[in-house]
Amino acid sequence: MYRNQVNYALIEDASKRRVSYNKRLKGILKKSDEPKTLCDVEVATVIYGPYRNEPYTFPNNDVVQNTFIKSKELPTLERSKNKVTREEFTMQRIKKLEEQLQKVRKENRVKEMTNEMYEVFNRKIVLADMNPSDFNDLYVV
Amino acid sequence: MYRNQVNYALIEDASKRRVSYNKRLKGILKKSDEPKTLCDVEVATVIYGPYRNEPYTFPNNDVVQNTFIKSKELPTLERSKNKVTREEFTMQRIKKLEEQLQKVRKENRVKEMTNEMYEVFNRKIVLADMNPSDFNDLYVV
DNA sequence: CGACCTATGTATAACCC
DNA sequence: TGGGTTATACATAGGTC
Repeated sequence: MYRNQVNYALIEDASKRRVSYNKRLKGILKKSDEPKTLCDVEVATVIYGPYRNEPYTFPNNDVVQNTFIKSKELPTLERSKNKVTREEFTMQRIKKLEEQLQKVRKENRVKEMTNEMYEVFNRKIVLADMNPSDFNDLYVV
Repeated sequence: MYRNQVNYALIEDASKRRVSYNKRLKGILKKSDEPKTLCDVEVATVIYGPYRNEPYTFPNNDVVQNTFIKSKELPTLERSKNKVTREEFTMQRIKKLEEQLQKVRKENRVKEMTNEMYEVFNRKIVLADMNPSDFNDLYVV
């Protein structure tokens, strides 16, 4: 998503997709490992995709198993709460994206105005510096 | 871990530790969400630490849970089409926003470069138009 | 693949409000 | 607490070997 602009969409090239997956997974596992040391918070991860037969877990199965089973046993109300949380997360992401978009668009307008000012400014300089004889060199294009 | 070198160790200040946790969790969830779109790989996360009563999961993904636990009695089979449709809709919205953001940022950079070019250009004009006698008016500031 | 490189976008610690 | 800003380190796409 960096060197060149990359769509936030499925990477079409299967080879590149896999490379990206490998790199990103490494990054995610590293990031997910850090809170344990820094913040006294454990983060376990389950990965499930076409590159493995089964979902697999980090840092170990037990923790994740327990948690998932626990989650399974939660009464319906609790589960729907979880879903709400997930949706809230998504909605916040959307909100944030829209804010960023607005902000960048604003900056964009400012820069556009600056450019236009420069253009007008330069045109004026040119006109001010010219005298009628300069037009002798002009041809109709 | 950035502004200053930070120890890769428990953050002593409880307040800072929590702030760090909040920020990092947000980052981890975002990173973990991306492979789904980019690489067709699902990443689920389990977090458990002192800031919540129980471990909780993101994105609480039914498919992953189902496959992982391999239990037939998961009540999540009643996933309504409605919900899937809505999630897809939401994801498309996010995708679109991401694309727009990238596009506008790109335009932004172009305009910035244009501005800089103008600045350099104007400076050169000024210098080219000057002759040594002009420096007589300069004072040391 | 994986290891390494570079350029660039991203995450985040410290800060402020 | 939670939000925004800034400076800096990190993550990663693309490339090469």
